[in-house]
Amino acid sequence: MLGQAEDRPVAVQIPVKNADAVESRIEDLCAKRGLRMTEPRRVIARVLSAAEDHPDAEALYDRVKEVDPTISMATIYRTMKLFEEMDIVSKRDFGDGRARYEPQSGPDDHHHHMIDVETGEVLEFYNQELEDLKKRIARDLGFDLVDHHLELFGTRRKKQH
Amino acid sequence: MLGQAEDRPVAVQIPVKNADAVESRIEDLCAKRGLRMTEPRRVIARVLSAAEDHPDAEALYDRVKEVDPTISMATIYRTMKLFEEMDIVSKRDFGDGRARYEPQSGPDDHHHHMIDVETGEVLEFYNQELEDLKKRIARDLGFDLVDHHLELFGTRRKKQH
DNA sequence: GTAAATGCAAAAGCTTTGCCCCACG
DNA sequence: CGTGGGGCAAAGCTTTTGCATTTAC
Repeated sequence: MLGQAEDRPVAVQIPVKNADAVESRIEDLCAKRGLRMTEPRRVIARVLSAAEDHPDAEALYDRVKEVDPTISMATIYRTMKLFEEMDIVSKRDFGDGRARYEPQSGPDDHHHHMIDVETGEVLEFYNQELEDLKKRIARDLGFDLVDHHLELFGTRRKKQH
Repeated sequence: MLGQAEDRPVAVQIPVKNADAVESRIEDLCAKRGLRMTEPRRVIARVLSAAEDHPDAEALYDRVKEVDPTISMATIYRTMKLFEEMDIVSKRDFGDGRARYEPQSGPDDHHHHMIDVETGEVLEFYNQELEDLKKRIARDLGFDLVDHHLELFGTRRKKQH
């Protein structure tokens, strides 16, 4: 009833949550780097793969605990450090004293963040002009760019000038 | 006895270091904003005015103690917070878990930092193109820019391509 | 004289680590 | 089965705070 499956295909396929997917992008990466795949790492990898925001250690801990309550905070930190070294996640600092983590899409995934100082909301953006300019600035200073962080802090514009 | 006080008033003409200057740029600023000028604030202001690097709280504490050993770490932090709110210094984060402080030259002094990941050396730079681009990006995202941080991490280029 | 600033020490985050047990490969 | 990984709790660091005392204006 109510039309054929093709009418709303997405809803018909089982709505599994990403975190429960048998195989997550980050699990794949772990395998590729030959990391020993333990239960905590699997869970953390899935939670990270499913994350669409910029969770801090505690947020990760909370999400991970929902899947497996025996996993400890120490493991969150140890795993984040490991994943960082493996270029699986990148650590960010939005100026509130805690580290945030996000999956690293690729070696040259250099998006940045616009942070609403009133609400704490974080928007991601990418701008090719900015990428080029940064490389040029570094080169002019005599450096090869290894990494860079840009965070913009602002307030939503209520009226245009 | 032992000669009159006037004979060695201030040890004659001492080649005072910047930090001992009677009037420092930051002291001026404090006065302008009507801050109550206490001895610790005066000392901290002078140390900051004389700083040509990016000291963290402990480095400031050490320098301040040389002038007045009774000043406490709590006062360093409290004063940095105050100066930050007054736009007298800006707080920076070079990714090592401690805040760095530096005098703010002006309301639109938005230089940035190029950090040598091998030596920890920090170069400052300013680039108008970058300033314009950032404002434009923020506007395109619907924001008014309040603040922004950019840090470039790199290694010194040994050979040009 | 009064409100604000400071020193001291304790507390509060966030993150790391030692130690011993457990599980992956 | 041996070695790396994980849980737990304690320690480490940087920064903040409560309280009594001192200081600037």
